[in-house]
Formats: sequence, C-alpha cells, structure tokens
Amino acid sequence: MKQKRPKYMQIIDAAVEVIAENGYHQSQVSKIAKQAGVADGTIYLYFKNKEDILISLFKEKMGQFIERMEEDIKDKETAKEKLALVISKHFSLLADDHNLAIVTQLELRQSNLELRQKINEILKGYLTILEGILTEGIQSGELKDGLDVRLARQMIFGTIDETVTTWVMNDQKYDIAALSDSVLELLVSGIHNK
Amino acid sequence: MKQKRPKYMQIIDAAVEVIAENGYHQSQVSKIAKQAGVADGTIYLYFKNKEDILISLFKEKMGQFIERMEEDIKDKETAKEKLALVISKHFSLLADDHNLAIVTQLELRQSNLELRQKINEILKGYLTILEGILTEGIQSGELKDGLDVRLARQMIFGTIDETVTTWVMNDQKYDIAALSDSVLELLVSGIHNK
Amino acid sequence: MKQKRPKYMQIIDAAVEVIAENGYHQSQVSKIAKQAGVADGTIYLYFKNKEDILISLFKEKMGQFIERMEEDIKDKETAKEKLALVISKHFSLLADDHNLAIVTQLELRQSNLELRQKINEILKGYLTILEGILTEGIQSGELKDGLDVRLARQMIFGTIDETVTTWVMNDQKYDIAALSDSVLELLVSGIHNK
Amino acid sequence: MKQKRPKYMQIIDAAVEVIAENGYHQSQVSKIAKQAGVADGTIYLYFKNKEDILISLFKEKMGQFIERMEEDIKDKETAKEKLALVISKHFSLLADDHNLAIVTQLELRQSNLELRQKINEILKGYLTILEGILTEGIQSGELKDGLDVRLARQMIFGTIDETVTTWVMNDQKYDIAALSDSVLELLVSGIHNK
DNA sequence: AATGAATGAGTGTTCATTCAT
DNA sequence: TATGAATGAACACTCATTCAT
Repeated sequence: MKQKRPKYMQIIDAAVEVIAENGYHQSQVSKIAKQAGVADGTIYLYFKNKEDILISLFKEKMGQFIERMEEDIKDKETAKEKLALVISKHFSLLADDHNLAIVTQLELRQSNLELRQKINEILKGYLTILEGILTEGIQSGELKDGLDVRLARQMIFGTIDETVTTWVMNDQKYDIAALSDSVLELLVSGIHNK
Repeated sequence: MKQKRPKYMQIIDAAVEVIAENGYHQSQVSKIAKQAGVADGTIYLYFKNKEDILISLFKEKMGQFIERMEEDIKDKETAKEKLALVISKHFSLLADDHNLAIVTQLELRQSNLELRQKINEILKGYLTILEGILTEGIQSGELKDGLDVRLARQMIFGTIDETVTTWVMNDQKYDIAALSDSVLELLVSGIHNK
Repeated sequence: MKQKRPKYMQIIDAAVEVIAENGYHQSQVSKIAKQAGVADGTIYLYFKNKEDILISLFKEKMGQFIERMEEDIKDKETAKEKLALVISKHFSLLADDHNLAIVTQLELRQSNLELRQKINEILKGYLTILEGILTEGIQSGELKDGLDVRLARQMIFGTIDETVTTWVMNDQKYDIAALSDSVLELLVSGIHNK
Repeated sequence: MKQKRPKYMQIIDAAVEVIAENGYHQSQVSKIAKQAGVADGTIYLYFKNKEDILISLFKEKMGQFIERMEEDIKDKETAKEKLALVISKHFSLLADDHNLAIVTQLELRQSNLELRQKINEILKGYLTILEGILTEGIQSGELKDGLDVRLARQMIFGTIDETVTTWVMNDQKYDIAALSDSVLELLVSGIHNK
C-alpha cells in the first residue's frame, strides 16, 4: 500500500535528514519539501500538517521497530535473553541510522507537549513489551519475586534512553552497540558486588 | 550579592510559576514580568535575555540542590547509603515543589538544543557526585570490580529521571518519595532473582 | 449548444448550491466539482477559470430572467403596470429559489471588484428595461415631466435590491412577494400624504 | 482620549488611503503599516486584528457621522426637511472624501459576511434615524397614513446607497451633492405625475 | 533603577490551475 | 472528453528586545 505512495516515505526521509542537519526549529516545511524534491503543497496531500509529519516519522520508524521486536523476542527463552535482544536491537537501530538517532533523541524532544504526548502513545507499545518480559520473568521465578514491574520498566527504559542520549550528545563517537552486554548486566545484577 | 537584588529571585520565581501554569511556549517575557510585578524592560536589567532567565532558574534551583547534596553525602559511609540519600533528596526536592517538577521535567525540555546543553553543564555537577560515589564504592570493594562507571552513572541518572518524569506525566498522583527504597534496591541489586 | 453540454448547467447548479451552503470564500473549485459529480479538471473544460463560473452563473440565471422580462412587459399598457410586473417578477424569482437569493444578494457581492463590474454589465440589460419604462411613461404623460430618468432608475433598482437584501439577511422569514404592491405604491407616489 | 492615541487615527487614515488605492484584497497589513509610518507590529497595539482595523474604520467615519446627524435633524421641523438634511449630509460626506467613498461603497463590501454583518450593526443607528423621521411624519400627518415604515426606510436607504454607488463606479465624475433635491423629491412624491 | 511603547523578522497552509495519462 | 495528483505563490500575526523618558 505504501509502496504505492512513494512520496509518503520520501517526505518522511527528507524530514529526518533536514531535522538532523538543521535542528528542529530550523526545519521549515519548505525546506523539507525541497529536500524531498516535491512542492510545498504536495506535503499536504500526504500529511495533515507539519506536526503530522513528525508523528508519522516517529510512527514509521519506531512503530515498525516495536512490531518487529515483538516477533523477535518470542524466540527467546529467558527474560534475560529477551532483554538482551531488546537492548541490542535498540542500540543497533540507532547506531545504524545516525540521523534518526539525532532526531529521536535530541530534536523531537523540543516539540511541544502535545506532540510529545502523541509520541509517548507510540512508545507505549515498547513499554508494554518490557512489562511483558518482566511479568513473565517473575512468574517463571527468574526475576525477583515482588519486583515492582513499573519501576523496573522505568529503570530499563530510562537507562537505555539515557545511554543513547549521552552517546548522541557525544557525537556518537564510540560504538554504542558494544555496550549492550554491560548495560544488560547492570540492569540484571545491579551495581553491588556479589 | 544576590540578596541585594530581591527582584532577581522574584523574576525567577515568577518564571517557574508562569511556565508551570502556561507551558514553555506560552510563557512570554511579558507574562513573566507581569507575574513578577515588574515592567518588561526591567527583566533585562537582571537577565541578558530570555534564555538567561531559564538557565538562571535551573542554576538557582538545581545548583544549590547539588551543592547541599555534596555536603550531605559526606556524612554517609557506604556507597549504598550515599546513593539512598541522593535518590530520596532528588525525589523529595521535586515532590515538595510541584511547579518546579513540571518545569524541569517537562517544560524546560522543549527549549532549543543550545539551552539544553547549558542545562547539561549545570547537571554535570550532579553526575560528578554520582561518579564519585561509584568510584569510591568500587575502591572499597562495595561495588563490583570492573564496573563501567559512566554506564552505571547513566543507569542511575536515567532511572531517577525516568521515574520522576513518569510521575509528573501522571499528574504527580502518587507519592514518589515512597519509591526511594525500591528504586535504590533495583539499582543496587538489579532485577534478577538471587 | 449548451443543451449538448449538460455538464455546463450541472456545474453552475452545483456552484449555486455550494456557495449558498458554504459561503463565497468557502466554495473552492474542488467542492463545486465534487457537488457536480465531476473531476476538478473537468471544470476547466467548460469554464475559463473560477471567476468564469460565477459570471456564467449570474448570466444564466439573471440573463434569461431579464430576457423573459422584456417579453412580458410588452403586454402591459401603463408604466405603472409594467413596473408592477418587474417588481413582482423580481421578488418571486428570488422567493422561489432561496439558494439563488443568498448567492446573488450576499455571497456574490464578496467577489472582487473586477467580477462585480462584469456582473454590472449583465445587470445593464435590467437597468435598460427600467429606463425604457420610465422614458415611455414620461412621453405618455403618465410620469412626471422632467423626471431624471437615471435617478429614478437608481431609486427603483436601489429600493428593490435593498428590500430583497434585507429579506435575505432576515433569513427570508417573511413573504417578500406579498410586498410587491406596497413597494410599487411607494415608488410611484412617494411617502408624502396626498 | 483619542487625541492621546494619535497612531490610532493615523492607522485608520492610512487604511482608507491604502484600500482606496490598492483595493480591498491588495491591502496587506504591512502596506497599511508602511503608509501609516509605523511598524507592522504597532498595528496590533491598537487593533485586535486586520478585521478590527476595518470595523474601527467604519465605526470612526460613519459612527460619528450618524451621531452628528442625530443632533442636526433636531433643528428641523418637518419630515421632509429632516430627510433633505440626511440626504445632503450623506452625499456631501462622501463627496468630500473621495477615498472614503471608494472604501465604503466598493471595497468594504468585498469583505466576508461576518465583517459585513458587523458593519450592518453600525449602520443600524442610521436606519433608526430614518425610521424615527418616518414615524414622526406619519403621526404629524405629513406622511401617508398606513405607510410601511420598514419598506419606506428600505426605499430611502436603498435609493441613497444606489445613487452613491453608481456615482463612485462612474469615477465620481459628476457633482452628487447637486442631486440631493431631486432625490428628495423622488422619495417624497414618487415618479407619478400629479 | 524602572518603565512600556515601539519594533520587525519569520512561516505554516490554502487552493486555483495545469497536464500527463 | 475526463481525470486528479501536483504545483507554488502569498500573508497575518507574535514576541524578544530596545531605548527615550
């Protein structure tokens, strides 16, 4: 279906590039249109307004990531294995697309509250996956009995997000994918000795 | 020096209130001036520009928090005790000032990248404290040998920040201070059983 | 010729309906096309541009009205009888087509000056009829000798037009056709007693 | 009071000039500001929005005209004398200000329905004066018993308005003030002989 | 120190019209 | 004839900052 609307993805890809290059507040619709190789008005044949470009951008890039994630973790046995997969996939998704990393970690966060709440709606799918892993892990006895699932989910997501943001703010200088194992170990065992 | 300029804090407090009430993008300089009971032009006798109000706001509110924190943890022995103090102080600081919580967790993040980088500069003091606790803990043998201090710091800060943001986005409905112990335990021991 | 092009009238009728319903400035070409059941581009096979639709609309609806009027008044003897016919026909034309009344009295007047001048061209036929009635009436001695024909024509047309516009602006609540006799009497004898 | 705000009238006068010269749809706010010798933003210190300029324009120019009219006709005895005053004042107001005539008779009518309804509100004062004259005239026996006041008012206003509009559309070539007596006579005695 | 009137740069969106099919 | 996707020009309004008083 969307292959039939090549301009839809064309515009979204242009938006990622323009925002990564110029920053959120310097990414006018006309600039995105130019980068996409279409007229300004054409944007509005595919998107309701500028905000809709940004939401759609996030939905397309993260939405399908989350869907695929759901499939992939089914093949894994333990909570730890599943979590390892989530972390490494998350890291490599953004490591493989530097522009997308800049846009999602830095630029899109400058949007107004309303837009960010819509982005959070999309992220809920991700959080649900994390909570699912945790709940199963508790039932199987792998994870601590009495674990506060919401708090644990906040720790996992907060840690991943902070790690990625720090990496992006450091101009993506080091190999974030290589940190997956260490991050997993921290989340699973904490910082205490023994 | 600043005690001699009561309007300085008067304007900062007005800014917190106005931003918490109206949101970042609806907090015009004229609105802040009105709330502070001064003329628009007076703002510019105390602040270089609008951005300077926001940076000063963060510096005043968080800066003194960080300074006091540095003192307080000196009295604690173990890394865990120190971390416990950081978490509970952080939580209670924001639990005690709902407006400040809204401003720092939601509104100020809509600012442009440049401003956020300056905010990060101020936060560095906080991160340094965390890294100090971790380094000491490793040396004393309390914390894992070979712990990646930067990663661990990112986990701690990311977890605290995500926990607070979720709490603010849920309209601060529950008692976040009560979560301190659970969060500490998660960070120290992880999610795994045993 | 135009009977061979049913879409011509189809588009004009659609325009009347769309404009009456949505107002002049909310009557986009695409909306008219949709109402007419044709594609946007098809409009331009029958009309030079949007303005041409509106002029043609006026020409079709008022033009044939004026033509028929010319025929009808031939059967009448006196200037007063002729004028009576003009007034009652004018009122009933618009009373019978509420949408047309809205379009000609309110919406079309929002058009630019150029279009309105073209509409005035079409109206000239109407004004000519009025002046003819007046000139004949003067010659026959029925009307005042020395009557300023242009002024009298302006009074007659201005009165009719204002009466209709007021009626439309009052949502066509009352029976305008019933006012014909009173309006005629006013124009013929004025407001003075005796 | 308004002398203290010289820019208010300065902007209104600029608007009349710009609209008369460039036409309604080519009168951008920036053009009006330039003509008034102020910055674009200054406009919005005195007017809520562009529409507000136009309404205020009409209110200032016609509103005070109507107020003064109310005073002036008190000195006249008969309905005919009062009507004579209204007509000649109306004509001379617009004959004395060619730009104002263009703006009120041609350009302002291209505005949207909403604005025109607000203009009509202002005009109501004028119509009330006319109806007052008519009602008094009937009571005194000067005017026809059983005269339909609303219809008669519509005739008077419609005639005046049509006369002025025709004059403006003919580039104000002739002396409209000279027509006052003839128009009065027509309205008072009608077109019929005897 | 304090005021507040004035400034002027900057942009998302609509819609009449075209033209390849 | 008929289609409808694509075009691109055009503009009101906000608000951080200044400066004469």
